[in-house]
Amino acid sequence: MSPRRTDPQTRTALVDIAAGLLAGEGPQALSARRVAAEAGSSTMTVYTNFGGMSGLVREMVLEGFARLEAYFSHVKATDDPVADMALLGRAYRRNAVTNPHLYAVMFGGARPAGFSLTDEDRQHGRYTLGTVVGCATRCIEAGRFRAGDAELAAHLLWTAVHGLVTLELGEYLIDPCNADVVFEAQLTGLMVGAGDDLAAAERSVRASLARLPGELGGVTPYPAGGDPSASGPA
Amino acid sequence: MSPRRTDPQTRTALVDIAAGLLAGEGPQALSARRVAAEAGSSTMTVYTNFGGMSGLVREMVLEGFARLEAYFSHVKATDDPVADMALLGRAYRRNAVTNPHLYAVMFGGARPAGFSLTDEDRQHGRYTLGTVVGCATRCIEAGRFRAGDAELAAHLLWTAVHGLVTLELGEYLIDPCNADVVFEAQLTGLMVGAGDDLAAAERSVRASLARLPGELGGVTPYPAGGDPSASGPA
DNA sequence: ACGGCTGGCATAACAGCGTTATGAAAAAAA
DNA sequence: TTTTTTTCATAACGCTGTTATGCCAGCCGT
Repeated sequence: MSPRRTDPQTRTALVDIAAGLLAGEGPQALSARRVAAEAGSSTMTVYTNFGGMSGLVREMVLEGFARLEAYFSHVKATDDPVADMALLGRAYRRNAVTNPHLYAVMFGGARPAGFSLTDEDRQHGRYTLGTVVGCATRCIEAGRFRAGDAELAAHLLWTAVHGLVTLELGEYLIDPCNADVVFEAQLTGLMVGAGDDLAAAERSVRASLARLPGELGGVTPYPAGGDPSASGPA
Repeated sequence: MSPRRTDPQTRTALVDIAAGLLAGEGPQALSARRVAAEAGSSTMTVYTNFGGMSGLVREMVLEGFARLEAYFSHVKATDDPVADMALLGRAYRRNAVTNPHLYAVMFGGARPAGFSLTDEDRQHGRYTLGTVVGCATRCIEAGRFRAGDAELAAHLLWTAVHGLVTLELGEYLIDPCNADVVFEAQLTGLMVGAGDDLAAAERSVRASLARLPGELGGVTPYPAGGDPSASGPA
């Protein structure tokens, strides 16, 4: 007995509208009333489809992880796994800088009051980290990283790059130690800390910089949903 | 011509109440109405004293930096500057874990809508970083860190530890790579990345762990401002 | 083909938020 | 004492998330 099915387009349309609002006007524009008005419906649609604003935000967090995964998938595995790793770091940073508000929702405290991620949500973050773990394994197998726990090595890289990106978005990194300077040095330092030679690490980090426009240049800025009338951020 | 001076105790009392609310009931309890009710006055006091909620939050950010500085000041300078540096990292983490909500206001996005730090606010963060820069200088002079920019080295340590703490507070670091495991490995890795020998770094990081209860055990949990509970003469 | 159930959604309300205009009271200066 | 100036209480405005109510569209069994 299923009397009236919800329009499957409604969910994705609402998420798209919310994402556009977040990207275009910032977190304060993310209100149930605003999203509903933009969709031409009432606030109840948010509750029937997502159970409230928290549910909508949660959906956007998953979208954010999907986007990060998309960036990671564009990094090719070469015979220089350390350069691959550095490029993963660049992908992580680029994703965050390209979608700062989404990133803030994912990891920052920019969440509605009373909203907290479930363990299942966090599992998406850990799944995404799997790519980094795989790359760390190749670094160890190639003799570039010290033998040991690849998962731990991935966590070291993740936490460090995450911290840099967070402070960059908070505008804490200013000249002369701006985000670019610190990021390049951090990439090299992390590789050395993981066991690589200083000279080899510097070479690989430089190589990853050269690969950046080629492998990460064509990642879709934002996935076009289904609603054409929704005026997105050009 | 100064007709009616504001009670100098009012400001600190409001900040204390707000800090208590933040620590006790979380960010959503931080409202002008709630703070005013707790203080037994109206919401206007918040506006005459701080110009709005943003001003009150800003005051708490400065308080947070002062607390971090207090932690740093308890770290003694020894003849093992790398151990000192590791202990500074532990102090940073302890401060954040002890006051998670305050830390979220300082660096996270858990700020009221439309609130942004001024350059002057950020200057406090950079001043606090001066302690780390000084320690990095000593590490370089001792031949433990590679010769180079001490400020850059301090930034590498700061961003990495900050990222770890952020993810720890977001509960992203779970077994087997829990926050403790990642933190210890990260400290060692950062020292190695900065130029230290692996064995020496491991020794210094271990030494800093032993110094932790002695030098950081007695930091005041929360600074008693003016009058915590009204009319409590005990 | 037709009634009945079921659930999406619009309406309107409730409680809370930050903020502000207004006016009264209070303290310092003259 | 009078004047001046600032603090603060009151009440309101517009906003927020959330929810009780009820209409109405669609699917199911007949």
